[in-house]
Amino acid sequence: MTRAPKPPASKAAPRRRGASPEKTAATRRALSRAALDIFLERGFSATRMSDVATRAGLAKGTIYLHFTDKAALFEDVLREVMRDTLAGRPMQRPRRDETTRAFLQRVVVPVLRELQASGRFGVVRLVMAEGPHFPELAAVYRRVAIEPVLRWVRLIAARASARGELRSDALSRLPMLLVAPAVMAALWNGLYSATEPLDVASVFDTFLELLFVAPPPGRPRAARG
Amino acid sequence: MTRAPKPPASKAAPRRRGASPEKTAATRRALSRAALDIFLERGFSATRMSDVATRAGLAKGTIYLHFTDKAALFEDVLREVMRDTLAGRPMQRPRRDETTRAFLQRVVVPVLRELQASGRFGVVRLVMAEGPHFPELAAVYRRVAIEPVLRWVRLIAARASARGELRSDALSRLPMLLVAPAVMAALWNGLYSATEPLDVASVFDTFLELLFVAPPPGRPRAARG
Amino acid sequence: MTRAPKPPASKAAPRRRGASPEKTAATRRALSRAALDIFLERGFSATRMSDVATRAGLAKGTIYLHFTDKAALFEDVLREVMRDTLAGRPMQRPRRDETTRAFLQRVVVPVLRELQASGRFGVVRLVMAEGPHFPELAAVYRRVAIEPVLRWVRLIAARASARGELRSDALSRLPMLLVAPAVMAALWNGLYSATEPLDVASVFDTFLELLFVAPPPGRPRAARG
Amino acid sequence: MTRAPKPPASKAAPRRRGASPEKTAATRRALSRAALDIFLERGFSATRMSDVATRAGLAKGTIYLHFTDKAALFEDVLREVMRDTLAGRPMQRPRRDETTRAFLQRVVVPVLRELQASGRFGVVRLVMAEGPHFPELAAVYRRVAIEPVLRWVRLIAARASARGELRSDALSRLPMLLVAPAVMAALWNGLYSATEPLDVASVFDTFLELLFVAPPPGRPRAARG
DNA sequence: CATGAATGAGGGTTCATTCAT
DNA sequence: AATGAATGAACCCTCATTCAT
Repeated sequence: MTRAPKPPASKAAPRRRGASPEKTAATRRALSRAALDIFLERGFSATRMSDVATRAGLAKGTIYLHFTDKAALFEDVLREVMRDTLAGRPMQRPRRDETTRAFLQRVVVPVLRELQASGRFGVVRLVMAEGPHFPELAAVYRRVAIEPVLRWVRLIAARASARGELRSDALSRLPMLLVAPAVMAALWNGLYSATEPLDVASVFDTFLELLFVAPPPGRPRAARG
Repeated sequence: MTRAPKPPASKAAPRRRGASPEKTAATRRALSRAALDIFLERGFSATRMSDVATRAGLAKGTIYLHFTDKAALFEDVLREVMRDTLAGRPMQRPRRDETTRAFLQRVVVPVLRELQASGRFGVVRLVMAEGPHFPELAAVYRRVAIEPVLRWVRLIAARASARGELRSDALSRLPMLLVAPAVMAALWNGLYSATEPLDVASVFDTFLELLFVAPPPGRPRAARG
Repeated sequence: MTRAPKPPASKAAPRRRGASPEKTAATRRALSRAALDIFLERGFSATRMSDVATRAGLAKGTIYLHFTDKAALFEDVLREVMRDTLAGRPMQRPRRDETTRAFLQRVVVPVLRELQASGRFGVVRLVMAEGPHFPELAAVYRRVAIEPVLRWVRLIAARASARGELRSDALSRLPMLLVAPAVMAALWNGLYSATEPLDVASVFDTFLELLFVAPPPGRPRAARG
Repeated sequence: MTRAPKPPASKAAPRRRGASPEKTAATRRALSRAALDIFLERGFSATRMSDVATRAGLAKGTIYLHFTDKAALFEDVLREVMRDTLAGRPMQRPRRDETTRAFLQRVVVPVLRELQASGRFGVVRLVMAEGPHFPELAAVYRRVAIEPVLRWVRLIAARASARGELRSDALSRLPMLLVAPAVMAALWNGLYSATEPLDVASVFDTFLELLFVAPPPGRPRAARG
């Protein structure tokens, strides 16, 4: 036994020598951010690893200490951005006295606004564009992003149908119909934001106008007048 | 109609000698078809010029006799497939006694079915995915495919509103709302057709169910006044 | 049918357009030669593809039109040099009245001299050095180069034993013993030719001196009884 | 004997503080062993410094505290393994009454067996393979390993000639002839040990059978009957 | 001394494009 | 027009080496 018995350090951790884990994590995060930006700007294949590194203020080789290859970087980055985007976003329920339309306006519209402001909608485009070449990524996207939303829509749709706010139960059967306008607006912006940007939240709101029956009169809360 | 070979112009005697104009056009068409197939399968950058040539039964160099470079091939091919897809598709109007919903089912559903069966929806995905890198192509797409459709939808929407078939004039203001479900279904199929394909036409039809007010009972026509 | 019926060309071959097969073969040969030289000089991993191309007077990418990758180039080149080295080298038999030692001097020594003069012994070193990383190559080497030689040695050894020219049948059991001195001299030259080159043929000849019993004097054949 | 740590010399107080000289030496030895193993397995350029460190249970950077670079590590390691292999191996002389062949069997065969069992023959292959790129190493090898052996062989050969045990003085002139079969067998095993391993000692022994004349009758010791 | 994250030159390979035939 | 060998810029990835901790 060659190691002299060290007195127990103040911290519980074994106190490794060399760089700290925090620094490592920070580096990874910097790469992740840089990569996301450039992937969003140019797509997968037009993104050069060296540009990612440069934008992160690091050297090319450093990327490979944190991600096995370009595809892994891509998947990792998107997985994480999905997680971050969804994290801490409770799937809220309507209040008892609230119309479903009012509820959606209250809850969904701000989220859409925020997603658009932060550029996060680009992720949708990216997954759409590159998904076919990254089946695992597409599957993850579906599992962590799509399915939860669809489940939630189903609940809301069921309530709306029960309350007579929808004309049919179609939305319960195909919950993605509720999402379609927002998705489409996001994709539109991918192509035409320069000349004719769409406000995703407004598009969604307008869609609600088309969808929902005015609440039946005589109900105390949804009163029109 | 494929591009007619340019007139000889100033160059010395380029006609006569060698292949006939028909053969040239045939070669060009073969390349176009091959290219479209592979672009749809793999996207722009994963498509190799040599594969296009091989699938067309020609040599790599031949492509460059008909298209200046890969980007031009891509744009040309998509421009032509758009034209072909739209060509001879009259923008029909509803019959006087027909509900708008019935009209859309009669006219749009078969088109969607055909587009899906022929794989033409892939073009939508392709434009979505590569459009940002090909602004001209995106512009062409908008001009030849999107805008005409939106204009048409606006007309139909106006009629439907006037007939009280829609609850709001939202569709007149944002005609893309009508298209959103079909587009979304097409994109969904780009990612998940292997495990859970969607029938685009059905999605559209279901959407109509949600959208349209049943025509006022007991009145033969929808006309209110 | 679009092709006009060509009159049968003078040559039997279909007369492809583009570069001739002879030119292609010549290119391949140039690459092969350049590659062999550099592999011999520096070994496998220190050889850069760009250097091979440059030495052949070609561009880097050209190599990949003829060989799938660096390992394939290596194996291909060595396979071919083996074939060329062995091609048209008849496995001769001793004349009836010739001592085995005289036979070997007559037949083997010139071959060794030629192999040394042409630098072909480098191949032995190369196979020795890189063989462990190229099992297939090692196997080919054994099959095309080693085994035939050993079979031949066995024949010669049997004759020599029968004639009483060898003191034992050891050489029949381990024919590689006859080859060992030449191989060793070749390898020596790989390391020390600069300061103390060995003449492979002389080493072999000296070895024969040690090995062979002088034929019994006065007897025309070696047969003792 | 590993290299003793250099005396502090001019640098400021490098001793005291941190590990003891013994520990340093132990670290160096661990690296040396790990490096030898991997160099033998994969050759010089396929050996990664990180693998050496890992196998030694140390970090990559640590290697550079003990060896200036990869080439130095390689040379150092081989120099030491040569020294260790040869250390304490007395160059024995035959007993007065012993035939040279018997002597060689008694003395050399066990050494060969041991070298083979320990895998030390790999060093021969390694020097053969990489020697051309490491001239100094090749020179060291020649000085510490080859020349002493050759000098010793010369002595033995002279005695054998004098005693009439050899047919010629060829072995005195080219002492490497005695070593050739063993070397060749070792190299053979580098390529074909998986499918047809050779027992180096047996090959050597068989070679002796071919080489040595039965001692002339009438001599007291080597007597046959 | 030891660590391991960071560096960045280097090299293998791909593939759009050219051009002699 | 058609061919396909040749080109060479581009780019991903490796790994010996450095250095702050």
